[in-house]
Amino acid sequence: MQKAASLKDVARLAGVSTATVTRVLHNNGYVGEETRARVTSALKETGYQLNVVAQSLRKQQTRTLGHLLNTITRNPFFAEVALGLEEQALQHGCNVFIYNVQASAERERLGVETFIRRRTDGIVFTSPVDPANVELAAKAGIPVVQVDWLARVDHNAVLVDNEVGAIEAMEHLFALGHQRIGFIGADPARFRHSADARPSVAEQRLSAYRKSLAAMGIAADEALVQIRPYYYSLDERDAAEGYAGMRELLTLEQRPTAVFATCDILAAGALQAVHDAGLRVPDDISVIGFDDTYAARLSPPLTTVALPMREIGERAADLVFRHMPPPSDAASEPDIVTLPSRLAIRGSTAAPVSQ
Amino acid sequence: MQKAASLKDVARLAGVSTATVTRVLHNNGYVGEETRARVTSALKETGYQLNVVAQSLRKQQTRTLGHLLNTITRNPFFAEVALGLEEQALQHGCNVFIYNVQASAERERLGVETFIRRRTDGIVFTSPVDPANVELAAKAGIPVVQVDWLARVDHNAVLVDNEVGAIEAMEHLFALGHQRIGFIGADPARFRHSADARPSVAEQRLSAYRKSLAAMGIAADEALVQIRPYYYSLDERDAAEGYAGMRELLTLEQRPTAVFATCDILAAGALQAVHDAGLRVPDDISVIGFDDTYAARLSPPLTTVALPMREIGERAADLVFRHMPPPSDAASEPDIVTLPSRLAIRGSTAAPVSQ
DNA sequence: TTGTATGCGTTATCAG
DNA sequence: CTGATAACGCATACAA
Repeated sequence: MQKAASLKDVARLAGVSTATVTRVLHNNGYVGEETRARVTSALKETGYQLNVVAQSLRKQQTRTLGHLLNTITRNPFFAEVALGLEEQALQHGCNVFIYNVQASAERERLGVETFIRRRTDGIVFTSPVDPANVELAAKAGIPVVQVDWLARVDHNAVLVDNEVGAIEAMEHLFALGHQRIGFIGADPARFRHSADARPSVAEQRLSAYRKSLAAMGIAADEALVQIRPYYYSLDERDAAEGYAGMRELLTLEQRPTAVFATCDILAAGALQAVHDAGLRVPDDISVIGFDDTYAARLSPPLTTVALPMREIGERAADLVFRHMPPPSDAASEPDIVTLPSRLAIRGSTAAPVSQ
Repeated sequence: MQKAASLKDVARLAGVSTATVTRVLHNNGYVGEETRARVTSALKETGYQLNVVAQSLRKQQTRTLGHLLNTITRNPFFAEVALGLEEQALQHGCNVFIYNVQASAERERLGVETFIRRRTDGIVFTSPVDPANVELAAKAGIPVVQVDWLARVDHNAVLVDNEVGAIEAMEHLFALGHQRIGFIGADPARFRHSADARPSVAEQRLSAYRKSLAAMGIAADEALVQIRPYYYSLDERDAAEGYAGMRELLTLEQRPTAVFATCDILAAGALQAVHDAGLRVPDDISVIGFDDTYAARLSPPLTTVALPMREIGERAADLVFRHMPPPSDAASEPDIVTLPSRLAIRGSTAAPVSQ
């Protein structure tokens, strides 16, 4: 295959200047009827395809977004957000670069630098690892959006109120009659990075669990709280952690009648432990998850706190465009959007049986 | 934030020409000791970041790959391939554009055109929808790699021998003593596009099922074959199809002792149907899947034919680089790589109990 | 060892 | 209505 045709080639073939070709290409400016016809057929004949690289250089705008992801395979959450982001970017004529940072601040920095050099029109962090990298991108003059964790309070973000979601989950269990409720979740200590950052997802979900119990006047029992290394480890033993957590809970003399797992992946492992023990969910024990990723595919289908993942991605894209320099440079105040979660009640929760 | 510094800015600050700055930047050509120092500090002072857009235009090479995916959220398979591809691309200094085509030939064409205009150095189809689009990309002079389905036999591809994998699955069941084996899979008719294309994934898995049975001298029983609309529908009811298929099989007067589902998503649904029926896997019925996506997280953990998804993505990237014009334009013959699958035996298969 | 000049393919400005 | 031209930022060939 030959080198792609350029404007100049088309212009020569049509016997006009490149300026005229651009005019018919973008349909702006006056072009004579007959000239237009000649150009159009030359365009067709050469199979001309605009060189977006050259266009980007000239317009100082690449129509690209950079998406830094923890790891797209790690949790379907990331893939859903990525899809929502891409769909919305496409609406604005933008394409998106994917960069998996694997939970490493170093790789995240590399990703940001890559995007700066590529002059992406925006950078989305799903989710940020190191607040310094968010700042690095912002200092380069690139609109930035943080997803899921407000690492820097002075920049845009699309968040979910995990506390509200977790409280709804707990109240669902209370309403069914559960009092003795176990917890399986990630270690919040792993996510504390900066003084002014908001609490991490893990912190929010754990503290909501504790608050809910307290609000019901139920005494805290630390034996019921299984804090597990999770999520940001690289060996992908996430579900195994859910399994181990549930095993611990099942061996308690007085085992819980329900378990709140802070993510569907952990819940999936928990379900396996129940299965292995020869027990049934929800007959013997109820399980509730968070995120709504694997939930609907598990046995039994998992009751979970559903996150609007696709929408999160879409809103992130919207924020980028709202903060792009040219038109709306008035938007200097950060936008922080909080989206609601929704309790998806399925087959893994039921009233406790008296033992 | 100000406009990013250019070579010219750095040069001015250091009191040298832009050529010299390039030399220290890329560390090629002779530069005086003292000059280098001045340039280096000017680089630092300005916070210079190379403009890859300009570089791409000049070098006629963008160091980008375009990745057309069915839908990243549809099956973890796609996300794993995408990750492998990205990792390997990164090794070669390339970034990757993601484009979800949602199983639409029209969207796939749009994606190809987008990548042509962006002058990506390669295009990967995971998996191709319309062979014509593969050809479209190739005709533009862009190295092309097909993943999972050889839509055009005259272009590169990374494949898996689904027949071998499916036969291994069946033989595993035979070895356990199963004779009456059900099948839940996609409709192969949906994937026939061109005369010279190889059989689709769905076709391969179904025909291997039939051949295996025949080889064992077991009479075919069409009541055991559940062909389901699946995968390329857009309503994401994939797991529900597995559920429905298993329900049909369970209501047979003489139900199968084992079921071969051609993908973990269908298997997940099948597991739910068994659970709902108050039966247990593998005690009452064995289930085997394909892909190894959800498998390890299901209850019980699913025995499945594991695909080397990450490696598939890596190999796809390798093929792109092998076929990039500049150095290795000798590589005009298409490379067609076939990777082996591996049977992952877990807890969902066991010997049948005599009923 | 360093500088000058040209061109990659567009778009936009300014004449005509 | 149309054409010439400059500039976006970089890399390279050629001079010096």
